[in-house]
Amino acid sequence: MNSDSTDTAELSRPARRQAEIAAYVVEHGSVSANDLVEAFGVSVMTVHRDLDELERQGVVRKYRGGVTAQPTSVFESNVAYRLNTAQAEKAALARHARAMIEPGMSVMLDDSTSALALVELFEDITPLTVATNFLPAISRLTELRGVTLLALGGIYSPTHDSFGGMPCAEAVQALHTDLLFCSVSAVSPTHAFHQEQEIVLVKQAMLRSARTKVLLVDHGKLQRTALHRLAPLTDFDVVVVDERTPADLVRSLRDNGATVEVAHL
Amino acid sequence: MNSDSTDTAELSRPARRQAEIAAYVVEHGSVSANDLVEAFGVSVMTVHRDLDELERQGVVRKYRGGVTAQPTSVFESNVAYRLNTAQAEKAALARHARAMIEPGMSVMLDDSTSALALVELFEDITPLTVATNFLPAISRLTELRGVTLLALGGIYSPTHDSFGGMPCAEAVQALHTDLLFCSVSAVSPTHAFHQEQEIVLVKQAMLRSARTKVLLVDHGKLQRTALHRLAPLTDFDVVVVDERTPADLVRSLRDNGATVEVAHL
DNA sequence: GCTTCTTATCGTGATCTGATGTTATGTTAT
DNA sequence: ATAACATAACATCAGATCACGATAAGAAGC
Repeated sequence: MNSDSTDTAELSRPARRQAEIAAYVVEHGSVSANDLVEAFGVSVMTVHRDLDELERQGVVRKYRGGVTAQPTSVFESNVAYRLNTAQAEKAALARHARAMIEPGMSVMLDDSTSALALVELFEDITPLTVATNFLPAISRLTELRGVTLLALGGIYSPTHDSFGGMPCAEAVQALHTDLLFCSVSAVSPTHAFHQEQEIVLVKQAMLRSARTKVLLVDHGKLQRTALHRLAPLTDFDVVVVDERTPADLVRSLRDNGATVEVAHL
Repeated sequence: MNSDSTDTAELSRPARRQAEIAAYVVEHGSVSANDLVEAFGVSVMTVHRDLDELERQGVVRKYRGGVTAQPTSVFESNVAYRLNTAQAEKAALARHARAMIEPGMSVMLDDSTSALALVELFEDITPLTVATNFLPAISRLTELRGVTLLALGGIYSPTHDSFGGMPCAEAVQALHTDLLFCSVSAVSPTHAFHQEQEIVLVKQAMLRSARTKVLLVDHGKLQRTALHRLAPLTDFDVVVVDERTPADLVRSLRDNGATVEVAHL
């Protein structure tokens, strides 16, 4: 019996611990290596290795004697953190999304963990053309026969494990796909939001380069906002939410004109 | 003591066997699964798995009862095959190339195994900006701190394990790097050649997008030609050959105006 | 210079994945 | 229909890698 309540599964032990350390650092603002040794019961060496990795991802900054947290936006867009969150919901969203895809279509995916869940379902919808800037998705897709993979290049971001920046936006612009599945970090009743300017740029380009646009939203994202407004929800042809979304929130989205579908676990 | 004469090392067992099977098929034109079972002493299942993989890479075509070879050009550009070839030479070329790189530079790499060897030497030339369309190189570079990775996207080719096509050429066009390291499949005294149109396109774009162009050539490539002419050797600022290149060939290259440097094992 | 913190290197144990065969279940030809 | 072939679905084994800590060597600050 695994008694974990919400998250922590699926991730390797060190990755999980790193995510926890990251949370700890974000909460405390600034801590020493020894604090972490005590808090997590591992050796100094291991703490340092974890911190190195987190620094590589841009989540913390090291200095002699400890580390400080970077802006929480970075923490929240951290891949490891996101992979930890709402997996069941994402799987449900992916299953729902899968039904929209017909063999022969071209599909664009953004660098979201929801999109990654979707990739696992592609094996038997072939042939399929898939464009994405998300490295884990790319790696996985290279192994699938029947899938034409179009990698969207750009500047690599260790935080997101994806490619972005202007080169990526340009690559997106040169395409046009039948479908787009994407996700964001926050959704108000009227708009989709994201913390990072750079990411917003790419996602907006994607919105311009697809015929049917689908937004995948697990209920944790709702009623939050983030710095940058990405697009009104009415720009999406469909907004898919998971079953655990409160009914009044779904109502509220619909009242504002969005086409909402509920994915069942 | 490893008594292998020329190749077969560095590759995982199945990958090596697959390369050997590919060679066997190319030689015989068309063979049955059972033939291969006897020839290689593995089970039918394993043979089929190998053949599936080779088919995915485009090297053979399966039909009920056996497989046929695809054009040898595909075989020759197969990644596994190339990885099998002239490793020591490539390492030497890479070491020589490394000396041309200064911290802070931007470097472009094509999808060649020589370039891959070079990546391994990047760790301590940081900071560095590296652009490449070769997936193994990309994967490796994501792990390096101090390296800004610019992935060149495009259509994935299982045969080369890289991205290509027009999207890739466009991505290349939008850049300009200090250095370019690339390789080709054949080099005459005056020109560089490659079998595949698509690859040629990308490589030519790369040539236009770099200030200093370096061609890495192991001696196996010399005095061969391939279908498509890529560029005159004089387009390269430097042509690096390995130590085992016959002196008269080096002479011949120089007589034709190329700047040749010899990399020492 | 001394202390404290950090990194490098190596050994080891645990864990994972990969590779393979076997058996069983399709599929396709004749 | 039945034989030959192909695939799917486990089970197993080996090898490799990973994670981690201990120790030692190396910076950075006081």
